[in-house]
Amino acid sequence: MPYPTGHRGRTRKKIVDCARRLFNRYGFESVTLQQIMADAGLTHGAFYGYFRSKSELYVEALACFFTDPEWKNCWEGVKVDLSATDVGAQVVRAYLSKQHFEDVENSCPMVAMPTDVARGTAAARRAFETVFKAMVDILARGMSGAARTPLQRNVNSRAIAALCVGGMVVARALADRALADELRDACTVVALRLGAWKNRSQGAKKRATARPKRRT
Amino acid sequence: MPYPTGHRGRTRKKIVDCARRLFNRYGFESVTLQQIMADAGLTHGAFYGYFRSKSELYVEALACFFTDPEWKNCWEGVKVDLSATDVGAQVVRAYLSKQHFEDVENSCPMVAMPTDVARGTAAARRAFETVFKAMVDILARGMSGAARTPLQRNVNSRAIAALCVGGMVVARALADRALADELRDACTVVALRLGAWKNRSQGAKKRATARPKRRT
DNA sequence: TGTACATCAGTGAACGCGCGTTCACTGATGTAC
DNA sequence: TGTACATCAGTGAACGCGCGTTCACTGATGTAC
Repeated sequence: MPYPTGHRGRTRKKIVDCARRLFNRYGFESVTLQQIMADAGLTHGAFYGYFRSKSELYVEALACFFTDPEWKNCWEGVKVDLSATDVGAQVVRAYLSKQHFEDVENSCPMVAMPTDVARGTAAARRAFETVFKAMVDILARGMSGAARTPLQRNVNSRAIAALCVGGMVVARALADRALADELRDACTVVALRLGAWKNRSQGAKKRATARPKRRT
Repeated sequence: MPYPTGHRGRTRKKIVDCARRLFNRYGFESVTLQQIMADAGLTHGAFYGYFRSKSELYVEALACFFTDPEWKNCWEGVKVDLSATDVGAQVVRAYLSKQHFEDVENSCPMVAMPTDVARGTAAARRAFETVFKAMVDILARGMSGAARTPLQRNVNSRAIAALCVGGMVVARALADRALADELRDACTVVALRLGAWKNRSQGAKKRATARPKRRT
């Protein structure tokens, strides 16, 4: 057996990781296999030694977001403690944070690529669904006061997830950065209200009215 | 002056219209100019007699959704009366309707192409922003009881818009059609609650619990 | 009415380019002895 | 320890293809007389 044990696995993981970043930034169609492989430090010909097609790689890049345990620390300065009692509020704040907004490469795929997935293969939609369910589960687990019945908890956790995803998707597509920030703030406030979580700092509301000048 | 008056204008409109449908369905990258022109009944060479580039056409196709008065009737069986007092509730129900979900070609561009826009030109983002503001304005205008202050009306109308867009974007990317339907229902219920509009029929909630078998 | 004409909407071959994918080959590596 | 070897990760030229864009040309049309 030539090459050290785990060499192949590590290379494969590196390819998926580079692919995830590039797909997040440029979308499925615009990213080329050459770009991905060059990013991973290889030539394009090696690709088919690891994957059967571009869309097979896409599905893996999609799925690795919530399965890969690294995601919890990927937005700089934003930490989520899954065992905390206010995990729902933490997820909402992290999801709609400035850090997640700006860090396109490490973005949740539901924000960066939902329309690519909608147009894609059934396998891609299944991977997307897994990510969505994982998010809804975390939100539902962290829901206390507001949801008296299981049905209500279902309805609210799903709506909060849609609100988080929608807020970010729209914010990223707006021309005016200030409006995008206000939208994130509005979604945060409303999402926290829907989950019956306290709005800890009130920082969001303050920023919406008295906002300093921004560059660009 | 050869050719009847308005001939050129009608042809141009037809191209934009075909482009809008195709972009909605397949996204900016995957649609080719040949497809668009063939759909409009022309050969590809005629394109540059009307537009300077593919992305210029894209911006026009984006913008025409809310400026073109036809949009109000474009989802079969779904009508919105802009002068009604419950216009907000009507917009929410229409936006999250089964008809809008299925009619990808005539979809709101915020649902069909937000990530394309986020990756696109500044002009595309400005067009997207116009559509978003138009939707928020309609929602804010139709907001009565819930919003006591202008700030609160701002926050709520933006969050409702994000919830509508997010619910549809996510629903379209899910693998399980039944889950997609339940998500639309959940978002409808919560959006109506946020706008302090009555949930007219309760049909949505009923469908979420007692759902008939579906094909596919 | 019929004919010649100027206009310009639309045609279609051609351009350079880079894509996803294939495949015969190379050469770095761990193992055997 | 040193050498020969088998393995297989990785290389890079080549494939057919279709893209966005250009441009010299065609031919359908309304107008003038």
